[in-house]
Amino acid sequence: MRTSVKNSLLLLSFCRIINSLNRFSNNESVVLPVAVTIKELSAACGLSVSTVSKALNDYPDVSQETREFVRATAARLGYRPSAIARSLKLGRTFNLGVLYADDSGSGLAHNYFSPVLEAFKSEAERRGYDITFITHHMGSNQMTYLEHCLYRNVDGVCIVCCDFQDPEVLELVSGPLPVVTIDHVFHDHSCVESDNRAGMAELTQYILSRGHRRIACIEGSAASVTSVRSTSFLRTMREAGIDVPEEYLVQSVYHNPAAARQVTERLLALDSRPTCIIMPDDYAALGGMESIRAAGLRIPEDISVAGYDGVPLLQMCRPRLTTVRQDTVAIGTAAARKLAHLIEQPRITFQETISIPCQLIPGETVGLPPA
Amino acid sequence: MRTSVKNSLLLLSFCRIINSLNRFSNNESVVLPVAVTIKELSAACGLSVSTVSKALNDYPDVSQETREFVRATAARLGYRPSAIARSLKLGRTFNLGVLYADDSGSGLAHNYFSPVLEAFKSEAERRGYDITFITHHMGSNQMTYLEHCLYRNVDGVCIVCCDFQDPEVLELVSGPLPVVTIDHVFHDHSCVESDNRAGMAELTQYILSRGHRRIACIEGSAASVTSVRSTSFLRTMREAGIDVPEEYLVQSVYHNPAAARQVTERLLALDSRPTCIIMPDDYAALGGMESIRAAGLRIPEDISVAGYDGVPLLQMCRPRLTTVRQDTVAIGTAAARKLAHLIEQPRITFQETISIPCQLIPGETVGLPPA
DNA sequence: ACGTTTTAGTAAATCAGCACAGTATTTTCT
DNA sequence: AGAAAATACTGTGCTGATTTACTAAAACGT
Repeated sequence: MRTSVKNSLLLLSFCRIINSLNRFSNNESVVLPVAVTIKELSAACGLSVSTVSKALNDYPDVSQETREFVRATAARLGYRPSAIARSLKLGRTFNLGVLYADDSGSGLAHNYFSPVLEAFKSEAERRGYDITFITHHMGSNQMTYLEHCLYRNVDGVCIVCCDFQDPEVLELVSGPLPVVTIDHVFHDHSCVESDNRAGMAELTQYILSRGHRRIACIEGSAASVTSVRSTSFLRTMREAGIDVPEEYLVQSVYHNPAAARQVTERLLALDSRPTCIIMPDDYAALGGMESIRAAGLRIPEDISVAGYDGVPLLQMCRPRLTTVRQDTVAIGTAAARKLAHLIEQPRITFQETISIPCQLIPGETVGLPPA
Repeated sequence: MRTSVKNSLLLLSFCRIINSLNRFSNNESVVLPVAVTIKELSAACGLSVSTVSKALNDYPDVSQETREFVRATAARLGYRPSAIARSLKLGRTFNLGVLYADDSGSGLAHNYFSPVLEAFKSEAERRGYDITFITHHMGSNQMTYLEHCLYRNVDGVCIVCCDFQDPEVLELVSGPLPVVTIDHVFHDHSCVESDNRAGMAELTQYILSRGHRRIACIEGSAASVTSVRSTSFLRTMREAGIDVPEEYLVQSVYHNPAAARQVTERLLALDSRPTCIIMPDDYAALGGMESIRAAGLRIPEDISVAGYDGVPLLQMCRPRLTTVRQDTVAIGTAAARKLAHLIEQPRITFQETISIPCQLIPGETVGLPPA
């Protein structure tokens, strides 16, 4: 070892000379960032490839001296292990799949999910994972979500914002990969969601406290197994001793202003019109408010409106929407953390549903009921 | 060949039996989606690995018969080539890096860039590429943008929405990878951008046509080499024979309502207050409008405001912002297409700046100047 | 001084594919 | 009929890492 270190130190200074020659030959002062392989590094160190690999990966059977020397040389040459080669051997890619199929078509521009995703991505990166979006139309050949995941060898998947009834999603969930879902609970799988029960209860109570009694609620996803929000709304109303006429609880679609617009029109046409309407979400609320304005009604003087999500952008518009803020950062972060745990400690990590508190934002769109 | 096909047909039916046995042994009716390797496939076909590979990759020297047989068997076994192993040999990953470092902190939730990115992603996927976000804080160890790209072996990079003066960005641009930028031109590199000159000219002319003469313009990026928008604004004003006082052209930051708010306050405090303010972008306009409202002024009766970008969400708010819509879909799509060309036909693809037309949206925030 | 343990390193196998060179076998041409 | 050419397939090597099994040398105890 001692001699080989000496040799490599010799080689090292030789390299320096070559390097400085290069600097003069092409007129750039930076070393060309061509990828250095472990083989070149081992040659530069005067050690075998295996030893270099061990030194870099903290194996116990290399001397401290060698370890440091290898590390230093690696740093000097700008060596970065090829993620590809490493993945091939390790069977891990340090890539997380993100299934983000948005039926409403907003994709990455989705008001609620894109900040969630941003937080997920940040936390994933902090833990050394890159993310890969999962689709089923890669190039010319179709593949299912699961096939895409296996093709790219992602270490785990986060399922966000999609049709949870889709057979392809079910296939993915029952597949071999660790899965975390957001806003939907699958049996025996981990999930992160807002505490929608509490959130909706708080919102409803707030609206009640302003004196409203005729409150309508437009439900987002009809198909959703857990329409916790409307359940919570109904329960809170019942507890307040108010019964909700059947026509006050209507079905619509999440994140779809046009749909909300239609449904709102129907609500406005009712004989006993509600004094307040709870929209499926902030974005949909915009559609609802449009139809209210179109009917010549003022918000909140003639009718009150509440949203859900707490889209920051809308908090800067007038009138400021009364809504429930979902903690997108906490949701995304928790999902990434959970998924990393499921991947890294599959034995000791248990499946759970993580509930993130949300917060009422009393804006300007819920006022007193008209006299 | 003929015999080997016969053999493999025999083997095939044998496999079917095994398979059906499996179906009975574990009580699931689907075949476990464990990744099938080319080796297993070759065994199932009774052919060598090379032949199978050739059959799948459309090499000329396999018979039509064999090709179809291999394809069919592959489909039956659910074989998918491992992207990892293929990348290792080919030196290509079919992954595109996306550098999306947003100083304003909105990340994926950015109002203008996230739809651009969505379009980029869609087009990339259509062409068989996945995308990988490039950062410099992967896990515990820092790396530069270029290092991250080399580590993940992306085939090319799209640079969006970042500080184009950052030395790391410059390193990436001068690196060995094909690069396409959005909204910033580097010499000898391809770029996609809105035709901001025409867009801003149209906006300015529109404002002039409403009778405004005292028009202020808040510039987005001070550092930007090509502050085309403000140049175009000034030129249009000059052509209309109006000279713009120095204090009407002010610096701020893109996508930052708070900054716009401050700057707007200063504009409002001027002795000869402008009758119309052009904001850096729609989102910043929200901040500007806030400070206008805080000053007790009405929009557009007392003062007019224009944005830039055409964020769809804001078009659903009242008052509807007068703005210039950037064609995010065309921009993202063009960028992906260009990058794919640069990767796939490096010789015959030339570097160019692609200019996408944008469109004036006459909203409600630019009215007549107060009398 | 001898055998045993520990330490520090190396060679070779492996991952899953692709590409090149090579080899039978058949077909074509003169 | 014999040489040349086309066809259809196989074997080997290589991509860049990790890991297992193995070996040489040093340290140690008796």
